[in-house]
Formats: sequence, structure tokens, C-alpha cells
Amino acid sequence: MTSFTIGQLASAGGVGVETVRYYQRRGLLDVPPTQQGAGLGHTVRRYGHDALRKLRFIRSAQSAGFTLKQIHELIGLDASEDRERVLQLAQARVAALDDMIVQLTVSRNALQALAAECEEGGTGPCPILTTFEG
Amino acid sequence: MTSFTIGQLASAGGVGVETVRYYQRRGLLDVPPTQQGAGLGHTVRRYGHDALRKLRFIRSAQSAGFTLKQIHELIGLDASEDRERVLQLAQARVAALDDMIVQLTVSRNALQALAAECEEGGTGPCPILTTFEG
DNA sequence: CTGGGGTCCGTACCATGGTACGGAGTCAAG
DNA sequence: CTTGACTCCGTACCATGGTACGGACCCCAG
Repeated sequence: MTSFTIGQLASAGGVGVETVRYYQRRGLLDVPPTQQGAGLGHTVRRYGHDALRKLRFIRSAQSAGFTLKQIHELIGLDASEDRERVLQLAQARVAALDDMIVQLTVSRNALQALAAECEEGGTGPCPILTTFEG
Repeated sequence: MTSFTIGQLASAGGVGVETVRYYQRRGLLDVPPTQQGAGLGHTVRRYGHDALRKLRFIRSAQSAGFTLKQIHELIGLDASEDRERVLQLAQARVAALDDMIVQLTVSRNALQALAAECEEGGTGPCPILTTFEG
């Protein structure tokens, strides 16, 4: 399959059609021209692998904590010469991710302690509020 | 200081006054009675350490990825006998946090690789889109 | 006794990231 | 040649987590 309809693109990217259209509105994905000349009177838009790559990139970058706005910038920066800016964004995000990872790990351990206490203990309340102190 | 005004409570908790009021609307924090009998005609509400503890709990639980809705439930569960439910919530969140930590770590490393490539490399574009493939 | 700063309360507004809806068109199968 | 699935497009709506605004009140300092 060398090209997709929007529905195929969406499911290949693991999102809904409406989400693809939303990304188009946000300028994250291109809206390809309708194919009208090629023999059959298509009015449907068709997407190539580049679109799928971009869509997957968006999802990955999102899971790295970039906002759609930042992803928009990243896409513009891809294939640009502005290594400074890319470096800046990447480093800032690495630092933010490091902080988040530490924070989440702390929380995770606190919660696990709570779970352990809650599991083995006899009756009476679990001290949820105190879980996050200290 | 044995009691706070809303402004003092807010800044002790590291949030804005409006945020405290928002939490009250959501049912996460109690709205104390106005103190009218005690000599002076206060119409201002006063908050104790319990309120501050709860506020701090909310912020911590938020950073553990709980939504305000879930935090609402957690507060209700604190001091309850429903160890089952607490355990369930805690374990689910630990699992979710483990996933997130893994995911963020992957992203972090990908970004650091991008940064490294972008830093040392000569001229030409940084391959941002390909950073998140594989 | 006049400010200025705080509180109280309701209501409105905001950004983010979607999700849903409705009408119109098109295409392929039965 | 109809039916069902899909597309196109604009517009509306949603949840989450706040933030801002405006009028009224109150208290303390100058």
C-alpha cells in the first residue's frame, strides 16, 4: 500500500480520524491536495508514508512530554539548519524529564510503601494522607 | 501561628488563593465556618494545620499523577476502613508510574542522543523526526 | 477618616488536547 | 441502483486544572 486514506492513516498511527484532522488544523500535519486528475474522479485526500512518519513522531514526542505547540516547532526545525535551537529544546526537555523521572520514582516508592502497609496490616484505616509527607 | 487566613494557607502550600478556592469548590478542601463569636466580629475564614496538610497532600498526589477526581476519592478513603480500594488505587498507580518512568526514560535517552548528535555534528540539518523512530 | 491590602463570593474566561455532530458527497458491493 | 462505509468540512462541545474579574466588605496604618 503506497498511500492511505485518512482513516487508514489514523489507524496506522493509532489515533482517531478526528485527531488527524485536529493535527492538520494545528498545522502539525499537511493537508494533501485532493487527487482529481488521475483517471477516476477522486475527491478524497491521500497520504503517504511521510505523513505516517510525522504522525508517529507526533505521538512519540508527545510521550516525551512535548506539547503540540513545541512539536509544531520541532517539525519546523527538522531539516533546518538551526542546530542551536534544536539543542536548546532537546536539552531543556532532557533536564525536565530527569526531574520528572526522579519525582515519579519518589512517588512510586511512596505509593508502594502505602500499598504494602495497606496489604499486610490488620484492620483500621490506611494512612493515605501521611503517605506523601516527607 | 495556629491558624491561617486563606492567603497564608495558599502561600504555605505553594499555590494561589484562587487555587485553594478551586479545590474547595471541587470538594477537596473544607470551607471552615466564619469565626463570628470570638470577641471580634471576624467574617473571615480560618484554616488549621489539617488544611495545610491536606493541601500539601493534594499537590504531592498530583505530582504522583493522580487526577483531582482521584485525589478526592483518596481523601475520602483516608481514615476509612476500605483497605481493598486503597490498595487497588495504589497498585494501579504504581503500575502506571512504572510504565511512565520507562517511557520517559526511553524518550530522555533518545533526546540526549539527538542533543549529542546535534552538538558535535558539523553543519546540515538535525534529524529530529528520526530521533523517535525505533 | 481615608487608603490600601486582604477576604468573600459568584461568574466568566483561559489553554490544552481532543471528541462529536451534521450535512453533503463519493465509491464499491450486492 | 440502492445501501453502507467512508470521506470532507465547519462548527460545537467536552474534561481538566486552573486564572481572572468585579463588587462588597473589613481591618489596620498613617
